[in-house]
Amino acid sequence: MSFNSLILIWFDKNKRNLPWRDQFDPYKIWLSEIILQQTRIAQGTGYYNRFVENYPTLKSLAEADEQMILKLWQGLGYYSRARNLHFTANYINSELNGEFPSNFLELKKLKGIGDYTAAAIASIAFNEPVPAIDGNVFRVFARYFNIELDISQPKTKTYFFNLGKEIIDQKRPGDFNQAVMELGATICTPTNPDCMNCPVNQSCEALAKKKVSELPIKSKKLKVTHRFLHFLDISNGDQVLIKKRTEKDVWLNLYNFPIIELPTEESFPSKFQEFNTTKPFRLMKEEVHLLSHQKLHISFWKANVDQEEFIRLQKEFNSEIISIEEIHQYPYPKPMEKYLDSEYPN
DNA sequence: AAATCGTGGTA
DNA sequence: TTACCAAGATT
Repeated sequence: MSFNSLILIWFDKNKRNLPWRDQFDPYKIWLSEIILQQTRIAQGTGYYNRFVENYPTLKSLAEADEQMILKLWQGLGYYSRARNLHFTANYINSELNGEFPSNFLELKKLKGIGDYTAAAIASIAFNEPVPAIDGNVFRVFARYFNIELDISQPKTKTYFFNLGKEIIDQKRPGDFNQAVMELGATICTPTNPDCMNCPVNQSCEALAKKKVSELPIKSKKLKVTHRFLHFLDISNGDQVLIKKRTEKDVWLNLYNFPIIELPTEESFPSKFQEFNTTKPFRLMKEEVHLLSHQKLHISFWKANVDQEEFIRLQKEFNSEIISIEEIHQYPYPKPMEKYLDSEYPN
């Protein structure tokens, strides 16, 4: 039997029951695909359910404030996905008369939708036979066909896309794409793949040549830069200073305390003593927060200052004055969320 | 083409 | 502990 038939039969019997399956609303398919970019199903499912509950239609999402969407996205990471999700909802709602684009090429024009997501939506929601090439598919194809190309090179994706176009099931393209991904996620895993229970183990080239553990080949590893950030929890009575991140940097459009960033670990506290003439800042917490490409060394410092100084610091940091009661309304990156949960519980 | 953009689970 | 990487997109 063909790869095609075997994997679809396996999928029909073994597919997981997930909340975005067995319905074909392109809005919900899109929403699920954006949430699942670079994100495990276990982590994304709760977010998907909350988004569907809060924004059941594209129109409702389009009419929401970006800040509300970022708040609901808080903790999921890669926040450009949330910003683009909102932008595209607005675009479809106002420029495309609320009608979701229904083919691969039109979908790809939308902000936040690239090759993979356009193919996933086109195949699942509109039955178009275009292959969705994600990390799972790279791994399954590389092993099954013994492909030794470097998957970190962009042109390799074109090779896999063309291969996928040739073998994708013409009658059930959406199920085919999902079947390959499901196989990669549950059987053909990066380490310790369960080849014994693989539906295509009779014809897998890597298995026959005992090369499963060597494939796929991925060359580049990214380098991590260190940053030293000092978060200043400055309060006056029940008021606190927070600042929206508007620079081209991580966590764009999220909020945090006023920050002093220093070039090294050592050169630290003397720097900001000058900001405070009444009381010293107390060190509340130190932690290392890992991003995919940065290692953030974060310190939280707290000071309760008088009114005059509060205003001065508010201007100094170009920050906003808010009351502690409303502090949890704003979207925050993970380190801020954790700090606020412990110091300002609600 | 290579860098940038989060967070959490796993070995 | 470090390294990898997960239903990737953008610049």
